[in-house]
Amino acid sequence: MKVKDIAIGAGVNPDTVRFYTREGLLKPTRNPDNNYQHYDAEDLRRLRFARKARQLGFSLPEIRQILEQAEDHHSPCPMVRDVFQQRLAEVEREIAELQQLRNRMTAALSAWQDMPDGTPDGHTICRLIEHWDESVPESAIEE
Amino acid sequence: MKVKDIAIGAGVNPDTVRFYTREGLLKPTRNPDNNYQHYDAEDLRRLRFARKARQLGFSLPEIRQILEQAEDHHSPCPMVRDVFQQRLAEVEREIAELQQLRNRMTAALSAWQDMPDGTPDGHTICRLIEHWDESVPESAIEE
DNA sequence: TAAAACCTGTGAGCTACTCACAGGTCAAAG
DNA sequence: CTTTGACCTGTGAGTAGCTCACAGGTTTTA
Repeated sequence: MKVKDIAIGAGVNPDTVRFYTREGLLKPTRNPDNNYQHYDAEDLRRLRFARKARQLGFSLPEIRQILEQAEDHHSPCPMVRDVFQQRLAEVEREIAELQQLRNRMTAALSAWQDMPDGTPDGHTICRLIEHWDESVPESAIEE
Repeated sequence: MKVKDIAIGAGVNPDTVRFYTREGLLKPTRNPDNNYQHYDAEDLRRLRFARKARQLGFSLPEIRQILEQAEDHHSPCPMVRDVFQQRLAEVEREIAELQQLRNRMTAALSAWQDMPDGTPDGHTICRLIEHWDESVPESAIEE
């Protein structure tokens, strides 16, 4: 398989394949005749694995580590479980933060309905934003 | 005020102050004696405003635009309302995505409790991730 | 007076790609 | 058999919003 073939096989940009190769996640062999990279079924598996792991929030260094451990015939799975659980906690933190932000935003938007636009006078820049947090009732801030 | 003073006043890194200055969000004057930047109360207001706007998801170019319009004595607020509403929609999309991811992750974690670790054998790398989406029941995927 | 703490601008590093460029290779159409 | 178009190669830059490192100048403190 050449770059485009494996890229299509995993549904990614050929440049991503080249990038992953540079980063050491894929290890194609080389055709000495034309200097082209040659990827096999194992590379495709690794690439598909990498994309799934990326969806889960694993970083490229983490993925490379897992791939290397798998190569050394160690079992990477306990490590996966660990990173996975950490990542889950992070995702939940992100959700909570975004929900808080959304609440503040919707509250601010409704508060702004009653505020005039107000031309800046050299002292205030835009009342809508300068007072956005003060205009949000406490009750809306805590989820 | 020198860099460190305004940075402390807004609770940011001095390098961020320098960066915002380079980006044209702050316009300090210069002390010709020692070539130091001098920030005044207006700069501090602009910086605090910029940080609040950043929390709301405004980009630096957007913030600069608002600041410039305020300087020209135009009212930036209708523009703020627009960008704000777009940003709110984005935040809600992000929340939905993350919630979906969280559901898939928790479902996968509980499914993995019953799966052995499995040493890689040259065909599979880590069953936990390779089959993570297949192991998640449909019902868990749709919010 | 000497050391510590500040200031300056510039340039690189972070993430995970994506794209542009210049030049080499190959398959099929004319 | 040649040309055209689609592919391949590596390198370098761009993305956002900082953060940090560096080398050299200035001010404050002990």
